[in-house]
Amino acid sequence: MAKDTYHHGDLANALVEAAAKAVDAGGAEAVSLRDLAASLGVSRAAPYRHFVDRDALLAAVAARGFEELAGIYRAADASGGDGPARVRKAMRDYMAFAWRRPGLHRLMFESDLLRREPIPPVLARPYQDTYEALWGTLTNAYPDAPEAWRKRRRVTMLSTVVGFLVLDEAGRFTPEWAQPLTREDMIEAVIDAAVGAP
Amino acid sequence: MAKDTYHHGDLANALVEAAAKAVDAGGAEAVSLRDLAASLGVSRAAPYRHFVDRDALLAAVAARGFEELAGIYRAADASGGDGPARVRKAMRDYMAFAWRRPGLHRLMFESDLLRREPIPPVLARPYQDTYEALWGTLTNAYPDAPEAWRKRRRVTMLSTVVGFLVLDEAGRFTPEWAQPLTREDMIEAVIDAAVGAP
DNA sequence: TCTCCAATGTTGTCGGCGCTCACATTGCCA
DNA sequence: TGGCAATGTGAGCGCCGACAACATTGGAGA
Repeated sequence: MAKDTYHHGDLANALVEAAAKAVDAGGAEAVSLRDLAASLGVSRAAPYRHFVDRDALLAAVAARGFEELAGIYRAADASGGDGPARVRKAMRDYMAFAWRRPGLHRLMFESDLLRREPIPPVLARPYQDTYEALWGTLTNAYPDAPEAWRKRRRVTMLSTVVGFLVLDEAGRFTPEWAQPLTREDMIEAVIDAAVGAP
Repeated sequence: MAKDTYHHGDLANALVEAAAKAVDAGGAEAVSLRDLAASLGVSRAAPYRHFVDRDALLAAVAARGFEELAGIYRAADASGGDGPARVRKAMRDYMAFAWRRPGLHRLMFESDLLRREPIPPVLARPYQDTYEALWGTLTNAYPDAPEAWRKRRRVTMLSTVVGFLVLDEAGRFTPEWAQPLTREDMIEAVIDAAVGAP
């Protein structure tokens, strides 16, 4: 990855990819612009030509995460099964995504990025797409329910699953704490509680 | 707060209090040992006589948070009403605590502190007390339910409330997003989902 | 094809941070 | 009362994000 020309060619993308790797490896705190620049064979100041600051780079990483999650939700909606089964699949696949990329998930759901006013432009679209996809699945699953019911369900469903993931990532669900429940018992209970028991 | 003697007298406690204030004001990221030392009229190296590193100080702050939360749970369990009502009160009071001290809540539930091996000693007891208090309330509320049922309920209840708080603190529940639900509608829906609808 | 400028990258520097080490001071106990 | 362990100091290391002045270059327009 050494540099042989003065201009890198695609530094912006390379930075986002390298930052995403660092997030996967050690969480957002592990992202150092100096390290990234060095690993890409570029000077410390170069990243600032493409991102106004460190948070802007992290926002770009989070944006890719939301794009991926939106795809997961869309795929669940396009899968077979009845409506509620598709909602369950969406939640299960979301959980798998969070476990596959915990650092990215923390960045997406526990960082301040989305609390900024205004929301970073790169983030706005993917974020909106993500929740529109989920809303579509919910609407398809319960077409006859009143809108307010679906909105309540959306709040509680997301809360339950996100809370489970946050607590799990924080290491709260040790086997001793959960016993006699197995891990799969807990997951099942969470999905049931989130989507509604069958 | 100027220093008139060589020895401060109670620097350890003063540091925890000052750090707690900083956490309340700007979250755990806002805690700078140098700032704290300066504000207490003490040199930059002094804090290290009482806390091996920054995380140890934050752990002490979090420990006080868990002590406070344990008290909240105990108070709810000692309040009037039937069992389920006391569980609801515990969850409502927990939410109020999180909103009153969001920085502290984030430190307690979103930091890595409790994922360490071993758990920081100052933290172990208050953390354990907190969940024993909650478990007691749950046992009192549903004395005839099978233990596994209560354990499932504990997982889903905590997940739902914590998830709601995390998403709320991350600014996800804007009025436009929630409409036509009001904020109180959402809170009610979350409590119902967490504890079980009446 | 040449020229020039906007985009991109570099070097030097600043202030802030956590943390460590050698040294200074002092309360307290034997 | 003497001395030691606890506590506080000052200097300094390496890391970080960010900025400013300067260097290089690719490509659009003549």
